[in-house]
Amino acid sequence: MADATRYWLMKSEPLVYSIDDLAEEKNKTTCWDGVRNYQARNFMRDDMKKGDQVLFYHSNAKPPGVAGTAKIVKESYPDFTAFDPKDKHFDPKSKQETPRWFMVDIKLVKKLKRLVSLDELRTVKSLEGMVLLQKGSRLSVQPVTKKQFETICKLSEKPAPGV
DNA sequence: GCCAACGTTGGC
DNA sequence: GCCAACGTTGGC
Repeated sequence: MADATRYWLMKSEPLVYSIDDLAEEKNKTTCWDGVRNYQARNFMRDDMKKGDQVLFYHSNAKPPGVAGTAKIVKESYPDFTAFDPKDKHFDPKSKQETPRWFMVDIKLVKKLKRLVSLDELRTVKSLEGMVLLQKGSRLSVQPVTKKQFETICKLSEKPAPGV
């Protein structure tokens, strides 16, 4: 059977939820709640399959960059935080019967040996097609290619550039 | 904290 | 269905 594994990049603000937070979870697994963007939702709801691999990206950080890898361990189901009026991500338009927002569960695979910063990614010719690097791109869940995924993993094994 | 680039909302 | 106003993202 063909390898149907897909590759993704998911952003999180480390001050809110970092790779270390994920590492400390029971089973190193968490539900990816709070996504309130349709394009990102569609990727999670329609395209993410168990076993897919994920680059865990720290946004709004100093510096921003890829911090680790994870994998999908549970396919999409309704984001229950949208139903809770007390939750930060509450959305009155999302009903139990007709949920508007979905999430998946991800499990930590590994924290990279070092953070591969956004600046560094920009210097890599073969990565220039990455959604992340496109001007104005701010999707919090986005597809990456297998090649891009592997390139970034390999980069993290080498010493940081320019040190 | 600023602000550019996007996305969403709602009046018309 | 247009588009102005508003909200959010996220690098800097």
